[in-house]
Amino acid sequence: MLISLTEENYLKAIYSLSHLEADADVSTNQISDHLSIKAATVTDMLKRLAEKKLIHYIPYQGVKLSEKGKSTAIKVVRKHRLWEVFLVDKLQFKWDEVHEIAEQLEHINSDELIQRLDKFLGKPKFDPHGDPIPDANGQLNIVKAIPLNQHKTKGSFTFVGVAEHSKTFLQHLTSIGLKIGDAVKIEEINEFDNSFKVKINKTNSQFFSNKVASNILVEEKK
Amino acid sequence: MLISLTEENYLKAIYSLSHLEADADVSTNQISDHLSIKAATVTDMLKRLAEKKLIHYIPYQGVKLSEKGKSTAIKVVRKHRLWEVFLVDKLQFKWDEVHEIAEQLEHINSDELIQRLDKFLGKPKFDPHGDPIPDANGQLNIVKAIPLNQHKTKGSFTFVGVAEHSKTFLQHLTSIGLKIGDAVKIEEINEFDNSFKVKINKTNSQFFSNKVASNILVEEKK
DNA sequence: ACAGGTTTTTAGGTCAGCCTAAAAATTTGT
DNA sequence: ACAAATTTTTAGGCTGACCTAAAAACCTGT
Ligand SMILES: [Mn+2]
Ligand SMILES: [Mn+2]
Ligand SMILES: [Mn+2]
Ligand SMILES: [Mn+2]
Repeated sequence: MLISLTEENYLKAIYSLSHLEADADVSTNQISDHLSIKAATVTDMLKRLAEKKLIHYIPYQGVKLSEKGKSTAIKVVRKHRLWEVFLVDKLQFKWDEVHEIAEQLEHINSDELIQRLDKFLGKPKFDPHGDPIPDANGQLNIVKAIPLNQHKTKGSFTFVGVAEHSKTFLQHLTSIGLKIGDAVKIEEINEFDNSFKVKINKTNSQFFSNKVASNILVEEKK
Repeated sequence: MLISLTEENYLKAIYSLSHLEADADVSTNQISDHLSIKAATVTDMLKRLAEKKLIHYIPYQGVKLSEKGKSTAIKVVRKHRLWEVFLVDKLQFKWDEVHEIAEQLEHINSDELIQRLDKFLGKPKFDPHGDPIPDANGQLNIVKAIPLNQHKTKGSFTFVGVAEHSKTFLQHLTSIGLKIGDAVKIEEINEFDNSFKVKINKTNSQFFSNKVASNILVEEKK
């Protein structure tokens, strides 16, 4: 059975929305907002995806991926993230430049291609934004990273990913000089505005607004 | 102005068909055959392409690319051939495996991507089948190669390309052991069936049927 | 010059994927 | 509990890209 580019995008949207709240159904409006497509159109598509057994759809109640839909969505995510690694590692793109191109490349259809690309890149486990890359069987590491601003005490962490993927935010981090893998130490938490004073890689100290800190995912340093 | 994937394929078809006979208009039926799309549908599309000023179309008389149409077609060809080089050189695909994947990749839209891919590959001048790769300005080397079977006397040549790109023909050449760049020496031309006895790389001799020889493009050895 | 064959266009239809407007179902607040 | 607000679906339309069948234009041979 062939799945169109458009259908792949719906499945991917449902997949990522389904992780916002654990195990909750995804609503028509959520998909509509996420894809910037009118709700009436989404209803249309949900009927077609249900027809193809890619989702479980109950009118007025929302939608869940079927096993087939889930594995299709994960394959698209795998392709997206592998291509992002290619663009950054091999073609020297910056991490804020690759998403739009990967949105196109993720729909290229060839198992052989992906298998070889994966090998060429050294079977990477994470993409340039710290997001885990599903393996060929669709398994992916669950990242247990926590937004920096959820830490309420001083401590040392590693910057492992971003919660927000917008170009402007990524560029902001670049201008701050913060890269994936950097050491991040909370030196002060400001009561007044919940901003953070943070030392990066044991050298320079910076102030992060709470909003910035909320989009910086860190792990306990080991 | 945005050009759809389908439109790109029509422009590419017109581009390659327009080289069969120098400067002749391309007919509706030629396009129809080439793309395996019914003539009535082709007429439809020609009207739309003419509307967009991508072709010059005179009903009942055929079609020529406009400057804009031509440069669009050449860009697609450039992308196709660069991706084929990537697949063979970097991902170790065989030359008979890459065409279908490149048919998809050629529609990825990003000037920056192509510029970087070109650089990454070392600005190659030819694709894995010996076809010239247009440069960023759309200039391409005219290959003055001649089918082997058009030579009527013994002589030494270099194998520079194929006239036929089918998987089976490419695999046949691989099994013969003939690769782009190989030295090819005509040792005998058989009067009876116009087959050729050919020495490859000064080592092993082979018989080529006239049909095979007609699809092997060679240049005078220098 | 014109009949017969070929090529091309026109006419009318389908399907996917989008839309707006209106109706129906559900949820929320008092 | 029920009116108001919100969400979702239905109804009807449009466009791009395909199709078949039929008409029109063009070409060819005598
Ligand atoms: Mn991305
Ligand atoms: Mn990413
Ligand atoms: Mn090709
Ligand atoms: Mn090629």
